[in-house]
Amino acid sequence: MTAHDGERRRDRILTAAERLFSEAGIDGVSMREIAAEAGVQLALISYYFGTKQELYRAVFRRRIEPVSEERLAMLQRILERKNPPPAIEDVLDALARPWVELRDTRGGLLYTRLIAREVSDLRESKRGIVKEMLDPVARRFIAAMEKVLPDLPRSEIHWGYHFFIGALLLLLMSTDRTQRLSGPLCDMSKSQKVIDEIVGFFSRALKTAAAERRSASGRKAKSAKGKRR
Amino acid sequence: MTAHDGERRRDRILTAAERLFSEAGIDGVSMREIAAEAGVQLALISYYFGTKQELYRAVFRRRIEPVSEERLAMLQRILERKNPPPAIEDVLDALARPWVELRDTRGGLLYTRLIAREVSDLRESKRGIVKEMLDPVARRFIAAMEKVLPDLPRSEIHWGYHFFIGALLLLLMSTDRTQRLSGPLCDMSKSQKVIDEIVGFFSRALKTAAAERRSASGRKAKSAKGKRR
DNA sequence: ATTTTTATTAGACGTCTGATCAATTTCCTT
DNA sequence: AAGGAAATTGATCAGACGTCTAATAAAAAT
Repeated sequence: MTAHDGERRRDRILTAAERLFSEAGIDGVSMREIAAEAGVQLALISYYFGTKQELYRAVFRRRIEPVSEERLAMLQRILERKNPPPAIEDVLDALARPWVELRDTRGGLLYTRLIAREVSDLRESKRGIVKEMLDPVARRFIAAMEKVLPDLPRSEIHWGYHFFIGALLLLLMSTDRTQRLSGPLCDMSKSQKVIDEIVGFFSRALKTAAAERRSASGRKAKSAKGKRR
Repeated sequence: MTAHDGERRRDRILTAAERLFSEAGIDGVSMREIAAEAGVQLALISYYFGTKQELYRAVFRRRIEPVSEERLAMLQRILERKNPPPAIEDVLDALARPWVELRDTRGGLLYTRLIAREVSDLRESKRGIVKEMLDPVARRFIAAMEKVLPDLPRSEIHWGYHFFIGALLLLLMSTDRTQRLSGPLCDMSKSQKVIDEIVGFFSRALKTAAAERRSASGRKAKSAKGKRR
């Protein structure tokens, strides 16, 4: 085959690996299966990526950077906005949307499953993919949450972040079960709906908690202007 | 070795398999590794469990039933209680506690990781472990949530359930990352604390939503004590 | 036009895989 | 104490595994 489409072949390998890894994990897929799926000779994978582990990392690298950049860009736009001032739902939206919407496009769903699988893997820390590629973005978002919810203790912000990510991950990775248990009650078909539900739920929860804190400390100090809600 | 500890050997195999499967998944572990970890001859695994898949299922079966029974017993005790009447935090507590506390005891942590891994596996539906062993309990709990929060639309109950399970799973399976990102702000060492945080967060969120519904529908229809779904 | 570099192929390597066998030991029942 | 069932062993099977190497084909550089 011509080498003119060389870049295409390298990409085809990544796409095939992404599909298969997301279904069965790094150990559930053989290099030969990947080669076959990509319509490529086995040795070509080693030529481009070296070992299987390195191929695995390359699959992540291709997708993480665009999503992270979009998330951070959205976040910065929000934080710089003057009116209306940035709110928690905007921050959570910037966290969820680039990811959830990736689901709709090119094999994005596969990639979200891949991430979910990686996070749940005990050997993850050995590979360090999450730590290297995802943690920096996470810290930025947590900081933003602290900024837009100054009344809420930092520990509650952090808990909320982890709960939110957990909910998001489960939703993205096990849509089957959600459908099985909830059927028409939870419509997962439209990304927009899913984002609205999860962002709405968590920002309501966090805002309520912040309001309670505010009124509690207001009560403690003399000028209790009322226990909101 | 004496066959007197025959049942012990069968159990040793299960324990070893549980440890290794939870770390590396069904494909990341070989029968030989399991045999070595259990201090047992390779063929003995096939003797007791047949194929590798069947061993995998047996690992789940051993743990799921006790936890499910405890959950359902707690749930029933709660629902039958007259005063104070059952509240959402009791239901969520019954959902989380038997699982989180399992973490402290015998290799329970490993098992929770195993479940998390299984839920995130696309081939899960083929094996059907989650569907067969976990879904029935899930339905009971969703029904209970609907019962103690009659004002909340069913769809919001379902979303809340999935969010809760997602948060719980992530917390149980990736404690490393939680510590890495939040350090002392999220103390994962005491199970009691973790349960309190997650149960508190979600029951506050759901109760607030229900209260808003109540006042909203109270506003819409005048004295309507609620269009119960 | 010739050399150098980059892509791509075909094949084989030693090792490990899950499964199965007959043979042997241990246990339980009588 | 004998006999049958259950437990355990060591060995072996064909095949799949990831990786490597040498050879070829195409492209780029000179």
